[in-house]
Amino acid sequence: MNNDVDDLTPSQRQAVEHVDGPLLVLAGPGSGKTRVVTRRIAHLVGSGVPPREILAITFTNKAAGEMAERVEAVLPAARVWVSTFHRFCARLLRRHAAVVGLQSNYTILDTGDQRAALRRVMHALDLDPVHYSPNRLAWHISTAKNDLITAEAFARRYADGIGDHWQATVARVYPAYQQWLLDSNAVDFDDLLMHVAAMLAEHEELRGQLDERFRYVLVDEYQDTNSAQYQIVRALSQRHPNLCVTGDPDQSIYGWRGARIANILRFEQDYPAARVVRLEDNFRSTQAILRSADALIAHNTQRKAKRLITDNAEGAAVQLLRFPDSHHEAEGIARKIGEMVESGERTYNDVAIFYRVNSLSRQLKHALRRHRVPFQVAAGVAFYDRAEVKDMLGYLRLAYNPADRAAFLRVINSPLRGLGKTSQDRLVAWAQREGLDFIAAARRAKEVPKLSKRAISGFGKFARMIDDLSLADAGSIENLLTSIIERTAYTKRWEGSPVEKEQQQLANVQELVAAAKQFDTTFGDETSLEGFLEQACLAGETDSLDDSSGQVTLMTLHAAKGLEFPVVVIVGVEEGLLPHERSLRENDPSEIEEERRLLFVGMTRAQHHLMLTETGRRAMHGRDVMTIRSLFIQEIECETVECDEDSILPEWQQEQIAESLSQHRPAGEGPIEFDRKPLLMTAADLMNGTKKGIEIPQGFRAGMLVRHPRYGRGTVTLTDGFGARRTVTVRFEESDLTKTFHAAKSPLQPIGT
DNA sequence: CAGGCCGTGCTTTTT
DNA sequence: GCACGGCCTG
Repeated sequence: MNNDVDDLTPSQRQAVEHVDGPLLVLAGPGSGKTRVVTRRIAHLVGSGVPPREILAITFTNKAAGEMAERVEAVLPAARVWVSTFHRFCARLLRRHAAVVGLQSNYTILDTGDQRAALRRVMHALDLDPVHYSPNRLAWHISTAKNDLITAEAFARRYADGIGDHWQATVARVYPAYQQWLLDSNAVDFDDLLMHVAAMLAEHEELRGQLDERFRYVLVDEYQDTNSAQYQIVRALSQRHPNLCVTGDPDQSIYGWRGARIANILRFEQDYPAARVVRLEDNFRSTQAILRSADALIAHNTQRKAKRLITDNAEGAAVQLLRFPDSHHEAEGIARKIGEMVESGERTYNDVAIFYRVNSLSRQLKHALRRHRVPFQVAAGVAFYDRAEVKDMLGYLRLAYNPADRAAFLRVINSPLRGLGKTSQDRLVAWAQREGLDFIAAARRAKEVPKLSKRAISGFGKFARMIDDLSLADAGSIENLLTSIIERTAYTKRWEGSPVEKEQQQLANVQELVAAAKQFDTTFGDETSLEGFLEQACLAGETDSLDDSSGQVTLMTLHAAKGLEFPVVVIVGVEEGLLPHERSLRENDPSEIEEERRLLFVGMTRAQHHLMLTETGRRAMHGRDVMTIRSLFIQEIECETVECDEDSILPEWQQEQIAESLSQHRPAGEGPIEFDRKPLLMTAADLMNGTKKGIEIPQGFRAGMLVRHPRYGRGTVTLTDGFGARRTVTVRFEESDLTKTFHAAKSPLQPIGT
């Protein structure tokens, strides 16, 4: 056990050695916060605190995983509970489900299920989803839950048409949606927190027990806690307020999803006995970068005075690169990165590009591809978000919790069983009337009015299958999953298919089976469907970022929090983008402060070299507009560099090349294959080019090899007509089909020979 | 039941 | 200007 504190700064040491009583650690960027937290846990245990009395809470699975790993390294085999808020709440709720009216085998709905459920509920309330977008309603409900406003409270507050029509609508939908969840014995993500907060608030004895059980509570990224999380933490720290929170108000960037920066700002009022430790020494960035970031954040009022100090070198000045437009910007950045790497000064790994909105990444990706710069994008569809994986989980959920309506509706006709919308609606309506869950209704399908013979037998078979699966629950998860795949013949439609997408889907299903097997192995006799589902439902995006893959990393500013890179480029630092136009519209200074923090977070990711970019004009909402200089640019210290590159290809040509390259290889998936000849352009591109009166080197002609996204490779056998009426006839290799297309509209792509 | 067409609206994202 | 969702038709 490492209790040696010689390698710590005086303030780090203060935090590490603090044992009893509330502690606020204000940790600036790059100040070694995670290290301090883990070392403090080690110190607690070293001072005689039983590990099981320690609870460390983070926001993300990634953070929890890292912390657990580091605690394990210092304290092998210590049973410290390191968990995310949601997972912690899921466990508590599992144990005390009855307190909030659930059964312990409740299931967790993801956002997709949640939206589907909302649609159903709205349909039942005769609400038009075009006028009232389910997404927006979901957002309102989520906001209410984060603020611990229950459905009843909401309905009461906006009863009798008080409030605007949105509030009035939410007042109808929210309670109905909660009833749907309760009938499904299910919760959504926000419920996990809200139910636990309510449970702790209303059951003093239980709260007392848990307060006693978790005597030492640590909360990371405290500036990101919402009201529900705040209440939960408080409830666990009354009799034993050995609460240690770490965070940085200057890095609070999630106000829009309910985070309350006030929680950290008022910590000392909440706990007057609190000790406050500031970690101000920065081990990451150069002085030039820190000075600039510090100057920026100093313009905020919602903060705690805190400096950024470093012993690092002065380093290069922060640069503001000015480009005429976004094409030059993307091109200039790609070229610059290429040069840095070619000169041996940097590797691709060293570089990250941040942007305020995802849409800005498109041109960047194209430019990077053109310059043969390998890159990865931090985004992408999470593994557990893929339809086939969610279907598999749907079966598992149904086996575990037969009341789960969202799961039922998800898988009832997948794979296709001829149980379409009409049959489903009839069954659902009858189930509601009879007060049955959907599986029970399916079991008794012959009693449902107007159901076809086929539907009755289909529902019956489905119900029997789920019943069997529920009984089979005792075995391993892997076996259960395999038998689901067998009994449903789920993957049959894809087996041996030449379509790449279907092969991928097949692979995803197999990957889930592998994950189940892994889970079984890890937990041995302790393996449980409950545990596996919890892991799957609460797992976010799989760690798709690889810091050793030799690629430039692209991500939003939000995603950049907690990371660091030698070279950082932040693009589009312009009024309307950063600060974002929506933060300006309400003229609410606190929203602009959050935008400023966002830039601050981005800037402080840089270790050696920081560049911001700005353009003269940029397409916004499809319109080309003159750019206005960002408010923030005048607040920082930087050196302006005019980047007027005239040697780059004209815009239209770049676009076409980029388009075809992106067809060739979907963004962010795997390494770029350089040696394969890129596709030139699509037929539509060729025609559009012609229309613009620009000479195209080659149109379609007989004998040309082409690719169609649906039919695959083929050869042009015939061409006819001119201009918009030009047609191309292609014979496809795979299917031996011959098809004729309007050249201007077809997605045909010539393949470089 | 898929595919095409039209209308809309448009940060940020975890769990 | 583009992407997505809903609706309609072959």
